[in-house]
Amino acid sequence: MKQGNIQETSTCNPLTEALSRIGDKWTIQVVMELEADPKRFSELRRAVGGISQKMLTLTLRALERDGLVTRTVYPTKPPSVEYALTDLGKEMVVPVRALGGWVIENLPRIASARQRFDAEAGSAVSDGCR
Amino acid sequence: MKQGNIQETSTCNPLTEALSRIGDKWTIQVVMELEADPKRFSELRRAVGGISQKMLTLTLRALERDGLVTRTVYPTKPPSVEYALTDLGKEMVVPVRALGGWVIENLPRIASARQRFDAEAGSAVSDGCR
DNA sequence: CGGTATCCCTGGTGATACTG
DNA sequence: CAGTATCACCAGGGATACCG
Repeated sequence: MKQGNIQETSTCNPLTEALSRIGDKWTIQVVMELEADPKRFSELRRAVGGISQKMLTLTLRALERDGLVTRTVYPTKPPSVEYALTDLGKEMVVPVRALGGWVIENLPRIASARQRFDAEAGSAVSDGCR
Repeated sequence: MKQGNIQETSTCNPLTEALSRIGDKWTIQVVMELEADPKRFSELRRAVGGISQKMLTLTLRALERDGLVTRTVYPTKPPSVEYALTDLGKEMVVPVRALGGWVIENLPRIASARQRFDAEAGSAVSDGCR
């Protein structure tokens, strides 16, 4: 219950921490966009539909801090900033894609499992997808 | 050059959805415990330190709904319920482990990137570890 | 253009109590 | 033992306004 005692999950469980980051609302989408090719802030914002300026900034800062993304400022008259994946970032994309590929591939199986579950439970969760 | 772009944000982005699930606070830990071997509710609760009864239930229900975990009730005198990974669940563990392995392996690189970043920014984030 | 600062509200999570 | 139900909290994230 108290957080001081984090022996059970071997310290702070970096795996869970990393997956939380990767699994947050925007990180993956941003990374995927940057993998296609480097982009400026506004480009990124347009590419990732629905992200707020604040969240894009926060997401990019976190990625930069972890050494996954570089931030390059070009002191042009209207300042422009380019974001790009680092080598570390590109490497990380590999296992992420592997997992993503598995999910895509098995989406039908998951979907039918859900139908079965929802049918016999009568719940109308209906898969959020606004 | 786009290499087989998996998510294009077109539909509901199942990849992001799946990663959100996987990246949530408890799912991974529960799945890892179940991978070791099937467990009962209480065993699971003890194994995963710090999880509340409510969250364990919710996590297990979500996994069950997606066909990743089975729930078997034994009508013994004190009722006992056993949870186990399905084949689908076991398959999913493979790419998850791959990603997890990458993270563990590259933890030092990430850590040093953070030190560099925090040093030159003077920020005292100090890595949350609630 | 590329941010930072602020307000505010929702929903995810924990704590507690109750049931079969 | 294995849940369900209810409440209370506060961090995540959107909207908005301002800055270099």
